[in-house]
Amino acid sequence: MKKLKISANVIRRLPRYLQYLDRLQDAGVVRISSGEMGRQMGFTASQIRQDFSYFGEFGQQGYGYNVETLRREIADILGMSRLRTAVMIGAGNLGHALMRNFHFAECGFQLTAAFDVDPVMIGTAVRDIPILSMDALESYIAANSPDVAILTLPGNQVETVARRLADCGVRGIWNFTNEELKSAREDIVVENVNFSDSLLTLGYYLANRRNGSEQEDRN
Amino acid sequence: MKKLKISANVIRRLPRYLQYLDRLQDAGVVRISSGEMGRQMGFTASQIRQDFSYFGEFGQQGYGYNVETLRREIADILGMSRLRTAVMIGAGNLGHALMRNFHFAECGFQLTAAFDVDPVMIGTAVRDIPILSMDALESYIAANSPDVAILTLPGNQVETVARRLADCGVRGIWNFTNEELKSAREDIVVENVNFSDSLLTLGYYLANRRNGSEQEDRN
DNA sequence: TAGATTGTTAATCGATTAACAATC
DNA sequence: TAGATTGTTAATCGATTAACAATC
Repeated sequence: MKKLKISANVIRRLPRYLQYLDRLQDAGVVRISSGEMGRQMGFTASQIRQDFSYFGEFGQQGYGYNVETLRREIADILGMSRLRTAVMIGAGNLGHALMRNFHFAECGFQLTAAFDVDPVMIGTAVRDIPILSMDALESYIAANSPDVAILTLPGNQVETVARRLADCGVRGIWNFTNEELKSAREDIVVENVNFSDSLLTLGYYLANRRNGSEQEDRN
Repeated sequence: MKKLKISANVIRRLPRYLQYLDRLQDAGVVRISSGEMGRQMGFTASQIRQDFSYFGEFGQQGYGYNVETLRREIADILGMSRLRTAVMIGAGNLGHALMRNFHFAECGFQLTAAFDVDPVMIGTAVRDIPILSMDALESYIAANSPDVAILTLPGNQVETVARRLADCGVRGIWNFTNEELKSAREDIVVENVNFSDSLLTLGYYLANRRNGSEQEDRN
């Protein structure tokens, strides 16, 4: 059970382990070995055991892992045991899509409010999430101290908004604008969902299709 | 100028190079060195030159790179010189968000149609993109052979739809459902945009904040 | 020409995989 | 007990960085 210096590669596999274990649990599976997990997920058993070992000893020799325990441990590592709250900045189409369809609770978050500048929207609510005026941003955050802000607003306003959020103590930003967001102070965690990068990458593989039988996981 | 076996790490940096060069070009910058690029983008100069060298020799000793030329080369590598077409499966909130706000053309794609099962939507259009019935999917694809399909539909229908798409010859899938999509035949390129994975990752870093001064790029 | 910067080869660093003793 | 499978250490593989000759 070490600490510190766990690579981003490892961290990005954790959500996949979690979701895989969710499915096992739903299917009523009680125990799983790293070998079987590897086979099903397309990882090596070594990698799976190595990954887990950064965080603790969750298995048992000769038996494997208890699905429910392992799932809970990983959920815990991902911070899901505490409930964290989020606010959304920008309640346009993308914001609405997330409010209506995304299961925040399954990731351990509660979305408590959205903010927008459009007077038509302000005062309404989507799925119990009130849409408030951007003018109320600072006072709301001061009163409710949400953990993260979700940026679903037009890209040109990002820098300004990010600074406002940092100034009033938001700890994390989930950034859906296709903008860099370097301005964020370094004590803020930023996670980018960059549609452009993603589509451009797809475009590359489309144009440069591996023509041999080789294919598989480009991660 | 080698070929084949270019790692996914390299490929995923290409969109970032492209967008950085776009900005330089907009700013009227004519030449750039790998050193200056590295400083601004947070990469080493070595890495940048190494990355480019997989695809060709775009620079000139003692001078650096011509911004416009380099930009065009990278756009080319990403397949942007050909126009490719896309269809959208599922025209709900997320689909609408993409239709209204995402600049497909800037990634070298044209979105030509969306499909949905909702009779209220069928026959309407969003930004000139017609919304057609899912029943017309096969005939439309046969007639127009779009390169990629964008999956913005509820997750439970993904497997079936993916198979239909594969069967009528779609070459790539941009998958916005938080589902695995293993079913896709291996000759199809899949790019996942997984909101859950992304938020769970943010949740990890929030819970396990590096408390030393160390921070920076977790990529 | 002298200075700058490339493309590429070699060195280093880090991540994945294999091996195996410990043990349930 | 014998068989299975862990956690971990060592070996391998791959990606990043450094160094440098080539040359604009």
